[in-house]
Amino acid sequence: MPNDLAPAESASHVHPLLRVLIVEDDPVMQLGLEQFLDDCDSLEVIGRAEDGYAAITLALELEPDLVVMDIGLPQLDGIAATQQIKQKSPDMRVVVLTSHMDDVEIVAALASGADAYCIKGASLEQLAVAVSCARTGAAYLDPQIARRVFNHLQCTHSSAPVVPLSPRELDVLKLIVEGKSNPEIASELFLSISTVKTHLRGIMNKLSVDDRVQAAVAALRNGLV
Amino acid sequence: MPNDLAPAESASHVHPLLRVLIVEDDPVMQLGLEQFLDDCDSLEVIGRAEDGYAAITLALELEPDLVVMDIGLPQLDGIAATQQIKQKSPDMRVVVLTSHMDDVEIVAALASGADAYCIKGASLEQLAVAVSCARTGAAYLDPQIARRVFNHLQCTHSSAPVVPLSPRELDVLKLIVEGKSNPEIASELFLSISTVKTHLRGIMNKLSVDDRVQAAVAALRNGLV
DNA sequence: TCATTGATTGGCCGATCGGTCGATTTCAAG
DNA sequence: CTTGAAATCGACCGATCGGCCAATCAATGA
Repeated sequence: MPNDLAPAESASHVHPLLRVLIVEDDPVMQLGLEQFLDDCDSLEVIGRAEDGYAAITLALELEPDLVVMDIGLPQLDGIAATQQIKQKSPDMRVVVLTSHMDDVEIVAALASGADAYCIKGASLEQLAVAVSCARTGAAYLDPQIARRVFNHLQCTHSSAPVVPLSPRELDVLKLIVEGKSNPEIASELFLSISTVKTHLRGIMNKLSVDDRVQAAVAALRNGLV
Repeated sequence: MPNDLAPAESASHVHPLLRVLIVEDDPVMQLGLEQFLDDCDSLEVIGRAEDGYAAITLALELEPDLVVMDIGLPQLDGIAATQQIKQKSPDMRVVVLTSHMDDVEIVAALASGADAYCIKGASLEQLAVAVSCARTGAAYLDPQIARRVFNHLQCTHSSAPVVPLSPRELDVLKLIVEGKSNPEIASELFLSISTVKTHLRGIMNKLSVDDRVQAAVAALRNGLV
């Protein structure tokens, strides 16, 4: 029986109830959330907040295991609230629930420490799955945004140097990206300015660019740094 | 509706059985996976593959709803296989299951189109949750890597312009990032070179940098482009 | 109304840059 | 041993850059 391979935590029955704090300014939405979450037999709603400041206060006071956080909140928005909560209680999980789908807001939310990102209007089943993920520390991203988030990742993706720069050229390139001038690079690498220029020429040739600015941009975009 | 958070069962009544293809070169691991997955009453294992090429062939032939994909495969690795499968069948879900935790590999896997990323050695319950996420198109990231992935996001993170550049300055900055020289920028924006230089000075002041290279780098790093 | 801000332009000058020649040394591979 | 790539240096020159000065005009808001 393969299910015995599953270590310690064999799901919701072993754990005590997951204590949940709901942060939502819309009364109707808040009621609906509470109804749904309270119906789940593995968790209990222990508090509600209508704005960001109340959320932080309540989170520190009640110490819930998980916070369901709206983003569009009066006074202090959900992203800032998440940031502060996560800073003070890193192990407290935060499920962000919002109707906004801007890339910037999504990224900001995830960078602020949110564990899951759900879209309002999606099925309640998905919210339940998101909570399941978050409770273990795993990340959940709504189907509508998952691809978009991962596309934002490609900027870092590299590892396979498209252009084979020599080690020394890489040294120079790094300093160029740091904004150093040729004389500065020369003194930092204990080279003459002429040598730096030679390497720079090699870099620009291999990268097929015309100046150091494009070289720096190419270096960043291709993750050569 | 039943609000059981245990994900493996939650969808079983509404959806037909989820047809799963297992790709794993280790025979023991493959057997264990099949045992566990087949035990879940909401899905059935319809095929197995031991290498990347077989995975692609079988995926196109059997048209499973979901593929559980190992990364370390002989001949063609799981990332390349995922990429090809996703290219031909975008709606086919892929759960990546591996023991590697390099950032580059994780990012590569997600960029290749994987819907979920699980770490071998984690509980089977987590795999079940990952499958639940992936089946709806949502993303799942193992707790051990979730934070790391989102930290990679910060490169793009901006939204709240740390530095408020004027619209015109942004125009100039964009062209600088494209490697344009001042004269080129001037003619492209129908400005005089002097104006471009003025804006550039403003940009460099606001970004607290000393030259156009650092301005370009700052623009990329802060996502002002 | 007056002040501020942003966009616009001009000139001057020294420093730096990028291109184009050249050169030597070392080290590893053929 | 010879070839080649990489790294190291030099000189020249025109173009560009960046800092500093000052100015006009429109729109926005106090």
